[in-house]
Amino acid sequence: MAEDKEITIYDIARHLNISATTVSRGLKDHPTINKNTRKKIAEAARFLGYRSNTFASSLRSKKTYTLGVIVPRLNSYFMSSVLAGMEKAANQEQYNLIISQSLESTEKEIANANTMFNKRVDGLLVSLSYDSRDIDHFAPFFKKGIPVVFFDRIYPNNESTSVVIDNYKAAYEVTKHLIDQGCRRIMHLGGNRLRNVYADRIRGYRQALKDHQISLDEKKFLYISKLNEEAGTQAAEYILGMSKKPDAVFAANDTTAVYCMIKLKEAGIRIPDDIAFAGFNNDPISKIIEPNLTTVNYSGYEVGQASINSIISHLSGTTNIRSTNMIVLRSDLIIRDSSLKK
Amino acid sequence: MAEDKEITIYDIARHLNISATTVSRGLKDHPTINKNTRKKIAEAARFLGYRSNTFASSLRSKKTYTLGVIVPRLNSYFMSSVLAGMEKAANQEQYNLIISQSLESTEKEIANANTMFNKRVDGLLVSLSYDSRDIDHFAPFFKKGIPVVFFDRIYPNNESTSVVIDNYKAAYEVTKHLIDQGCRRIMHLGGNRLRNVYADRIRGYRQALKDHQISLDEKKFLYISKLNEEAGTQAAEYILGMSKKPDAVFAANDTTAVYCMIKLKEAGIRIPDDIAFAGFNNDPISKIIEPNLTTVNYSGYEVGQASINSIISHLSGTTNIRSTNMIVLRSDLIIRDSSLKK
DNA sequence: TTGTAAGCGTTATCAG
DNA sequence: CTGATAACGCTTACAA
Repeated sequence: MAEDKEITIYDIARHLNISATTVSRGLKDHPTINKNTRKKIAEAARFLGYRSNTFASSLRSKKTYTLGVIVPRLNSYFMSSVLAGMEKAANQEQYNLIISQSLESTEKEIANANTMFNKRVDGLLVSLSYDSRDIDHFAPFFKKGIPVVFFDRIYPNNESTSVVIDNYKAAYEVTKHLIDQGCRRIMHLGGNRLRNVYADRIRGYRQALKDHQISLDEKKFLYISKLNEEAGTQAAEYILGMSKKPDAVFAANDTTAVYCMIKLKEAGIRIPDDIAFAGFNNDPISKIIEPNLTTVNYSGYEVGQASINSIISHLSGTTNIRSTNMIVLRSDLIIRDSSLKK
Repeated sequence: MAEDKEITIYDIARHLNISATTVSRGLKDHPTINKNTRKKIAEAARFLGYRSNTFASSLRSKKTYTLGVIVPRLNSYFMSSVLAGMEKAANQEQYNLIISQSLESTEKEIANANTMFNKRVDGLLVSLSYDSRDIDHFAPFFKKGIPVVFFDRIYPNNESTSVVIDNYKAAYEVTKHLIDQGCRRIMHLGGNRLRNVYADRIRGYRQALKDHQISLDEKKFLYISKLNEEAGTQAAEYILGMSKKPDAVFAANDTTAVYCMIKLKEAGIRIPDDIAFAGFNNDPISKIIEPNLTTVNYSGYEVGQASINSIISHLSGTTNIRSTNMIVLRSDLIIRDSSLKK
């Protein structure tokens, strides 16, 4: 078991016949410490096997160098890319990440927020669950001045920064691309309008149609779902049951698009000839499905990095979180065979 | 800003005219506290807006209720499933997760281990980077009696528990299945033998061939790579250059299998007729590629849960980590069209 | 450039 | 069942 006692700065101090204060300062490269003593301290620390005690430090300094992250699910391609980017950026600045998932449940999101609050994270990063209706559960953070950054699934407000892409514009471009390919009966497989990402994609889709004088019955051509595998399959069944079928489908994510395509292909529908397809996210599966899926590329990795950089620069006083309200990252339409009516 | 002062157990004590000790006990449902006072304490805590200070608590009790996780990469389907399972299980037991990635670099793995050590995690969960040659960097944990659990990419040793599947058996079954389909020239796309997962799959592949009196030139039929997209494509090019081609390919992961298939299909090779295919992991892409890929299903989610449960039960003294040396989870061969020579 | 001393908010120990 | 008191290991005024 743990035979050897923990070494503290006092042990180092005693060893060198100096004060603990000097050791504390020396260890964190305080400017007013003599170069020589600093070196001696570092050596003694190594020699004695010292490791700093973050609790004692946090208790005193009220800084934890820990950031909380709440995401709907960890295991999607997009989200794991975000987290990878976050971990990278945080690690570079000596911050650690406590990660939790809401599993798309508002209740669990609230519980997680409370845990993070109690764990006294220096900052919080959140992508909202599918149907959270407000952000009251983050009020304690706002009240205490703990920075909160929303990313991807955000909630418009003035207390925090949001990191997003221009979902409206991206969706507009996808829809316009389909129109340019000669499609006129374009269906949209969308998500819950409570979430900006899906609401904005719907808006972009609508506006593109409108700008090209295309009017469609939204009751038939706007299909809202959970955007998972089953939803894709169900959408396909819905389409197969339509008397007058769409000539294009634009799905709000790649998973839905791909599973819809698979089902339609089974039924003999030719893609893109009968129905052109476009998705969103540039998930790995979009490059595997045949024909390859036209989609919107948007780097989760960069979303993660930008979110962390924003919150850390706020914490170090470089920027004020209330001044930068929104960080918009670039996204690109990637045209592949699923939408090319040659 | 943070106007209101933090409430401490002393504030509660003063409020109720009792001692802080009693408050501390009452808050954590200590058995010797009167039911009534306990209720009063809980009420006062809520009323005053108390939140516990984990640092002060950790400082004193030397327990952090935090577990460290080091993985090669966050953003693979398998690993994000593992993390999802871990988060779920840890959260249930009031533990938090600090997650970091080694990015397949031994150096970074060492740095991460040190950080975790300094952060004084109660336990550590590790999946080794691609080419880490030893586990000396975890020695401080062993020495201090901090439990370490290895999962998936493990390192045989007596100081910790390992959570795995039977890679040997799974690979044996895959190979045998291909043999049963009439394949005789079976190629294996494997990974670095330093990692048990890949070494064991190679062993299983070899043994199955041997048991069926098939002898192949390993210089030609065993292709070791990093098992990523490029490696899959390169393997295909290698195969296309072979004078006598294999009639089956068994890849140590689905990514490699799928990208190899794509390239071969482009070159006119028919799958499974010319070359049958099998992968490993049951990644989502295995269900998208045409023909669907035969693979080994093995639940990352369960690996994550089992790892956490093991380490927590050790921490709570239920089990001793040295007694359970290995936890083997089930895996299943999933046969799909890519290997069925009808 | 270094030191003294107080205190961060809890829990362990001992006592009643 | 409850309380007094002393740590836990660090940081930070203030002093020298």
